[in-house]
Amino acid sequence: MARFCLVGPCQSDGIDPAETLAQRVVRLRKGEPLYLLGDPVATLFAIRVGTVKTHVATEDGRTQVVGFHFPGEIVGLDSIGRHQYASYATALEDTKACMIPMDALRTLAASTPALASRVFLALDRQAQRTRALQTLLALMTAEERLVTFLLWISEGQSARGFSSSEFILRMSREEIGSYIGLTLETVSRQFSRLAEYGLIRVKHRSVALVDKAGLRAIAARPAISAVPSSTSSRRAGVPHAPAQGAIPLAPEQAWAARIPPQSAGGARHTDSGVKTNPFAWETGNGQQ
Amino acid sequence: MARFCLVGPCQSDGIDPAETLAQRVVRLRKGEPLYLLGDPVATLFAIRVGTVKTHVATEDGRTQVVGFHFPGEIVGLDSIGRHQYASYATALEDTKACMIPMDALRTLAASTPALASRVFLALDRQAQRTRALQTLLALMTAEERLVTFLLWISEGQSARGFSSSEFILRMSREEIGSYIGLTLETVSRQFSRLAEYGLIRVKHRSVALVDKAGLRAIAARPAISAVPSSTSSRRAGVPHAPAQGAIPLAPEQAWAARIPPQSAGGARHTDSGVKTNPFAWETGNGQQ
DNA sequence: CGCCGAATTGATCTGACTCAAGGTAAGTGG
DNA sequence: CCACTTACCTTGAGTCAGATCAATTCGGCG
Repeated sequence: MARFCLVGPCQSDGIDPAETLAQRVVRLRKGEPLYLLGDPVATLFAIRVGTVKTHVATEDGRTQVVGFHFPGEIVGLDSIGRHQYASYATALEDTKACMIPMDALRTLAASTPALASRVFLALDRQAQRTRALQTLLALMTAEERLVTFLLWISEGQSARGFSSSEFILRMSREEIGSYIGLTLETVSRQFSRLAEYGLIRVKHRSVALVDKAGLRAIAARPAISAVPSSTSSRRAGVPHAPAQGAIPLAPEQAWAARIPPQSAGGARHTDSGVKTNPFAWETGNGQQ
Repeated sequence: MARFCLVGPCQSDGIDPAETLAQRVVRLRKGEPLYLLGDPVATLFAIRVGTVKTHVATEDGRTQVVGFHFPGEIVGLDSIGRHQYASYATALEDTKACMIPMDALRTLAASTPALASRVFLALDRQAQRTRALQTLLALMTAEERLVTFLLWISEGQSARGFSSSEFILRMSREEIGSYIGLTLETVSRQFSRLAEYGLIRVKHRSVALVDKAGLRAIAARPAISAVPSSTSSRRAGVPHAPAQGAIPLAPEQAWAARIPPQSAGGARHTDSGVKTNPFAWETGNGQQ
């Protein structure tokens, strides 16, 4: 029933890349690598069953998880346009994935704009997620990070047609911690704390989101929003009370009420007609 | 003399998109927006003079800098393939930028593979930087973050043909802090500390990197590397001694000596010939 | 010259890391 | 089928890097 293309639901736009693209299927058992950092990039992988993490290694032997990938998602996108994979991809459980030969994809994409735009969409999604992670890492507390992470998983689950409020984590505490910039102990403690507050139920890797509104209230606090706020207060004010009941989300005031800073772009005076090379810059004034 | 294309130096591949692409030039004064989050995406911007920051706003009124952009770089790439800009772009100083109409670019790129691949390259660079930032935020200390940041600036400077060891920062301590996940006070203190150790000289926004090798030794500690290390020690061991003298970099042992984990991909058994839709996933086993 | 935003520096506090000690679940071999 | 191993998770106690609060000081600019 549920069939998805690349990352989003399959709009029946008549494309069935299966015939040309799905040359092979890889089966991996837990812990086996899909590819290694530095391997020549030959294919993308579309996960059919299982879960995969992408990760990098640091000089001092630690490992940094840079992404988790679920069925229906494409692994290897971060290496598109390079010759060698920029990360490791490892199965977190028994996994089955389709290989999508890069050259074939490229060829087909060139002649099939719809496919090309799908790839673009997938890339954009990935970039979005990374950006979100950036702000998560830059300004969220441990509690906020874990809650945000759980909500991401939850979203993914429901996008895939599974329960968004009950699921089994496929990754260890350490891997979660690595992804969201915490130690495994802190992750574990936050799990316990959230359970204590009655926001979730946890038993090892199985998690139930009990009070999703309450969770969202926690995660939304430092989340990015569409509308700029003039109060340039810094990390101030946020009371550390653990958001007991379901504090309702600020309504998605997204676009309607945009307060343009700086007199609404009036400052943007544009000289038209000028023809200069946009790929060069002024060379003048030597130092600096 | 120095002419750069997109982000990299201009290999004379005969492409001069100037004629078709550089329709307009925008001039901004310090603090003026290039575009706002949510503005309809119509153009990319190629910076000719000046510096631009891209940033987002959080629910609680804080601001998070997601990127700094210098002459020769393209701003707006993170919004390619969307209809509305995903961030704000604001001039940090008086700035001149060329507008590159998206539709024209798309058209031209379709017929000029070399241009298309340049755009891809630029996208990849941006993604790389974001990934690096991700690990910076996830596992570096304040000192390591600031040093890494300074080295990034330094690299950029030399890529643009300027001194890599002396430059003027175009952004405030607060903006630096926002970018690398620290408060302005911590940034300021780290500046002072590095100066104290004789690694840099600082006077407000002008910085001189005195001992670049020493700085690299600090930054490289938790930096990602190509070769995986089996010691899965956690955040341990790193003595907090502030890397006094120029501890030499571990030689770029990049590719030569790769130690393949898991018996070098031998685990990857592949069924060929199978033709399944790579864009779908198995639906079976209902729950989970 | 005087104002104001930016930077520095100090004092204090605390959230998350570190070190350490069990507890639990699943897998393995006899 | 059960002891034994192993990997993972939880919880506690102590510490510290960086945040927070709070003055000054510095510089650019009108």
